[in-house]
Amino acid sequence: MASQPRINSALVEVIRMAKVSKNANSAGSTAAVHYIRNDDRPEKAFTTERAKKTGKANASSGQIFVTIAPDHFGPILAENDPKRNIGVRVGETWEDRLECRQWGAHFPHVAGIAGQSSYGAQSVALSGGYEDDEDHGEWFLYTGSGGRDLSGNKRTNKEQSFDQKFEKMNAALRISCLRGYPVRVVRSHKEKRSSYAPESGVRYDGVYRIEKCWRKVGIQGKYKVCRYLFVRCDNEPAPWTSDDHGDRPRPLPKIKELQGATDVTERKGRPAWDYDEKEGWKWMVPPPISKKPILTGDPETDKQVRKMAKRAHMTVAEKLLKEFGCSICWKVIKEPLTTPCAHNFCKTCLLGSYDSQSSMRERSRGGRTLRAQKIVKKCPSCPTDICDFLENPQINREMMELIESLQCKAVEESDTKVTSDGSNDAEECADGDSEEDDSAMEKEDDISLNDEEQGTAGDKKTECPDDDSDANADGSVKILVDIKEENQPAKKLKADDAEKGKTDKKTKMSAPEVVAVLVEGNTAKQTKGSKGAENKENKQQPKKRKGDVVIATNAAKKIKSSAAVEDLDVRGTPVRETRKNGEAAGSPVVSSGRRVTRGSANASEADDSPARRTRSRARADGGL
DNA sequence: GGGCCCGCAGGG
DNA sequence: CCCTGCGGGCCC
Repeated sequence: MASQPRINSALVEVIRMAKVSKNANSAGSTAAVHYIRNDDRPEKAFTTERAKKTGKANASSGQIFVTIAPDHFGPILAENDPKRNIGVRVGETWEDRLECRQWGAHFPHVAGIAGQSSYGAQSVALSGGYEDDEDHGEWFLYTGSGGRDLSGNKRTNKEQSFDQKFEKMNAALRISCLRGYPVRVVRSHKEKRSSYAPESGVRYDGVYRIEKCWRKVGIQGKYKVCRYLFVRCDNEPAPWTSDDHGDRPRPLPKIKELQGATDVTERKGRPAWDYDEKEGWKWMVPPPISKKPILTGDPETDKQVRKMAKRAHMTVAEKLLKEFGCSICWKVIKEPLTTPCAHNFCKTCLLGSYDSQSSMRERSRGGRTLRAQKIVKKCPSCPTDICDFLENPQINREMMELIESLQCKAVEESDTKVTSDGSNDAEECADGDSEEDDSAMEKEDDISLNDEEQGTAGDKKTECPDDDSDANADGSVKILVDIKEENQPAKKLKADDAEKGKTDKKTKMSAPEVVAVLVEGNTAKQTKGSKGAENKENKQQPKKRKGDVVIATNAAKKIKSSAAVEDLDVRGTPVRETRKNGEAAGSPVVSSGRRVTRGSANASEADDSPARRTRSRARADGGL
């Protein structure tokens, strides 16, 4: 090795990525988005051939005139309005929701909330669908969606029949609340109970922030609804005032119903959209990067685009882990062996790949006795003979620690999430680097733990170093999701290298620490037992899963962590699904082709319209 | 004015 | 792929 040193390119790549990831997410978000086949769409929603037959109710949507991404936050500026070059101004009014959609103020044409549960909500409509709403113009109380029985092909239903939770769109609103995102608001003439609603049509009223949200029993008296306090924060005056200026920050109104409210959530940290004395309301941090891939229509490039989008959803740790792929099993390397030619493999994979070889060699050599050691064993990745190395392969412990630490971090990131029934506050998510923690929030619920537990209990999974006996020596480093300071990592690394050169001892910085530095730009701040983390443990989160610094203090968590992380297929597709399916194959559920859903349960016979199939339970029931 | 029912977009 | 949804035209 000394005579022919090789660079471990996997490590190089990981280090490079870790550095890059700090800056990758800070790009601006105003790039123009062009909608696919937009030009084929009608100028007005209901002029498609099909819609002409059935009327506007069945219209396809018309062209989108603005170039914002579908998940764009905040006002729509002139630069995204190629048609008029003025943007969407406060007070602009459209005939109906379909037309409103065409100008991007609020995209969904039935739903009241536009958003994504792990990303935030971009806009809401006040159109009288929920009697709990309470409109005071500059601020209003909004009600979440759900809690209603929509069986029987209904699009909406006035009557609550179960509790709303902070999930789906309600979760999206909560994220906008926590982060202080601007939320566009449109009011519809259908909101009869508000004196701020327009006479007719749908009107854009500017952006608001959600200052608080909570749950309480709704007006109907039986079931809980999600509630949101919206307060206006737009640079343009509201349509109903004669002011010549937009909003100033104002004290929050006193909300009576907050007494007796549960799951109260307020913003964490400084709001992404806030007031500046000189410039007015503006983004204090870069607006969230759109998660919607911009498709081109060309299948090849679109494939690429989707792939990128998928990557964007991965956490830093996951991206880094992907680089530690074993090119034999294509999974994240377990017990890494680094060959003299600087290729990395799982120990079992590499050794396993020569199992048959030695005997074959011997046979082919026939009676002639060559020295056994001279059998050539090529590295799976290159022509180098690694026979000598294989005699006494040493696990690359540094790399193993690094991988394990990344695995723990990845799990931790996936654990920092908001519970859907609201009890728990989200993590410290407002502090600048929103991109990182959204990815953290988009993982599944704890429920998934159960099957993981079953499925992997017997497996020999890699464990987090924190659990190992030697873990406390250098491990149990809390890895914070906090990517800031620029040059620090590089410097630290250099120092580390220098040190390493001099002393042959264990380096000053352990592998997990290096990860922390690389990924965070910060040395790890918290260690085992820090109370800040413990406090995050909350009443309705009895599962002990989140928060604590030392990650794997319980078996369940450990199992999940290793399962989830290890199954990260290095090609990018999580293998987990496959395995789950494999397990499910033995279960009885599969017999019928289709899952029984609320719609299809009773009505699947006799009717072939898809809409009917999925929505006709009520009729089927009512028919008796 | 109330009930019905449809296509469609988009989340998950 | 299925589910959801504070539309909207039409029929009564």
